[in-house]
Amino acid sequence: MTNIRDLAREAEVSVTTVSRVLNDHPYVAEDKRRAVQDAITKLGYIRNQTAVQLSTGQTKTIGVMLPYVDHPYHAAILHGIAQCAFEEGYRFLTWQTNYIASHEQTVLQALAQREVDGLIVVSHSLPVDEILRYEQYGPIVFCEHHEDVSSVYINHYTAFQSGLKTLQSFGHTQIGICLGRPDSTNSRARKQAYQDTVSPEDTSWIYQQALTIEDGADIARQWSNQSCRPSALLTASDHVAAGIILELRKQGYRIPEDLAVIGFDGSDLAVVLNLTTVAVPYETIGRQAFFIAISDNWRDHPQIEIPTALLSGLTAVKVKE
Amino acid sequence: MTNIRDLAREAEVSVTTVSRVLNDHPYVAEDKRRAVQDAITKLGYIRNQTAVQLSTGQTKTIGVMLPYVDHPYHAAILHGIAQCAFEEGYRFLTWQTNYIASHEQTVLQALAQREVDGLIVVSHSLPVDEILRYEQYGPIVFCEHHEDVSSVYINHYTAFQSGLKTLQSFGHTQIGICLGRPDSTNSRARKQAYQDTVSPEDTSWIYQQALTIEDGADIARQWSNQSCRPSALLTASDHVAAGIILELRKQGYRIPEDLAVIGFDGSDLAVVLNLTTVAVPYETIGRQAFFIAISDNWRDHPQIEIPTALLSGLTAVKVKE
DNA sequence: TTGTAAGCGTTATCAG
DNA sequence: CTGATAACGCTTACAA
Repeated sequence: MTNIRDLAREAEVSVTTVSRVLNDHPYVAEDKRRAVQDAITKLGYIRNQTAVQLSTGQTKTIGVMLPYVDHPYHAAILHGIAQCAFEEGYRFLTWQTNYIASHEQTVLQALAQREVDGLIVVSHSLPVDEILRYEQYGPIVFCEHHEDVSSVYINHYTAFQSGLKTLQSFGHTQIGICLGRPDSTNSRARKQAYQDTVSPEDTSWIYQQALTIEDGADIARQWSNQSCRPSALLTASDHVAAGIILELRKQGYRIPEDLAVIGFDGSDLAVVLNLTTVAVPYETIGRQAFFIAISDNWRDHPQIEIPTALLSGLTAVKVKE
Repeated sequence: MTNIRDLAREAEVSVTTVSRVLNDHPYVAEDKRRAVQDAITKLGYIRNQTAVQLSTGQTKTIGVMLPYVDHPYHAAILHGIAQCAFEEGYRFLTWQTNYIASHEQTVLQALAQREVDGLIVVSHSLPVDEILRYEQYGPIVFCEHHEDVSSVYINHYTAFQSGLKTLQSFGHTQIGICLGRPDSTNSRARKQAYQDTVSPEDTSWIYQQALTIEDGADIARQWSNQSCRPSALLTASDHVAAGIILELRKQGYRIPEDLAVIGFDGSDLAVVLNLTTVAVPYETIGRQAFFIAISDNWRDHPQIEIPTALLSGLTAVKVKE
């Protein structure tokens, strides 16, 4: 492998000069510059990035911690990160954690080991303080809201509230919700919105552990077996909404007449099923998170709230008198 | 940042011994090993990966070139790669190219610059020989079939043929197809399967540039405006199938009575819409590609064909006599 | 404008 | 079993 010293010998200059040419530094005579460039093509030189990284102490790489790369909204965040990273000359390493704590530790370790300049935490199961202990090694940006932490997030409280109020404005009084992981920050905020906005007498209308299409189908069966059931449901995701709708239709129920359903995410599924849904600009979240991760004001713990929007579909309409 | 030399000083041994302890080498006396370990905890030492990489000449990282991280099937391949990479102690860098040639060049450059030990090309627009020129720098594994190239792929010819034969077995004689990027390897194989299997008189039943849900809707409109139209359609992806079905239902047509539709991919969309589809195990493709990329027999250009399976749904059924 | 030489933090060779 | 010491390939004071 030809290196910078071979180049120097070939071009009859010093390694410093070669390095200067390589990095477009000023103060290099035109003839020497050309000599170096000739040497580069003649010897087929290719710069070794690892050596650059060791020398500069920067990797120009940021790490991304997420549970599943193939979940639509995580992938959408990744998309935003990918766009900006490329534009800014950065690379990104992705770690899929499956929400396993030890896997998340590995990612934090990578930051400590200088494999990445910074970290974007899309979602996590480790306690926040434990993650923050690694902030001494570089910026850590969350895609969820936490106090005293760099984060780009949507307000799950107001987002859920907008869904609930929409259902109320349609005349619904018996409203239920689906929540994902029971003790996640997001679920807590959503539940709070539910309690504040709907103040339900019956807590059996909170369906937990709603993550997949299959979970949705389960919930639908649960619903149809209940003696006292809600007339409207704000779900945790479009996937869950899809599962509910499909199972209920299979059982002969009509949507939204028998049950009004609102999804969450604004995914492809919502388009296909004409779902009413709370649309989340995940790509924007990724973009903003990236820029915080590479900016030097990350120590101020900037917080950026990204607005959501209710997207009208056909699965939730006004109740007829 | 404390380094291996500080450790040596603290433990009163040589750097070599420290390195041996760090790498679990044999031939280290128990007392010295312990002394080093104590120094590590006392000084809060964390190994610098970049230095290891420079010294060993290995990055334990593989690169992934793909057009879009958030397209379901590419994400599924990524998922497979992510699983294996983690298990094997590897990391992976993802580059989203948007099929832009210059972006793809950047990725190849990264391989040449030793940023990654190997490359998995999920999909590309650059000519294969141009990509292969970089094989001198490390393994390049394709997720598409090409001659004399390491690859893990599905046989688009037989996969498409299975879809077409299914339609024929249902009594359809007027069959059309949708193709994605016109001059991709995959599209060519699919078109060939169409010509060999259906031998259509009318070539106006080949719908090009079918990639998204919206493209599907366009095709549906095109179809409904045709005087002579197919009774069945094998589409390029579940997304396209979804677009077609939704638009057609909106126009009052019935699926599969007015038009039988088969999707491709076996995605979530297929589940939601009860699509008949050609299911592709994308995750498996990712896993296998990864293992070729890190194995040392990649120079033999191993080729692995992954089988597909027809998944029955409700959008293509037997034509009534 | 140019060059010398000292890092960056490891690993690996080779002699003890 | 242990330790000097030379790589790995680049950047960057500092000096000229």
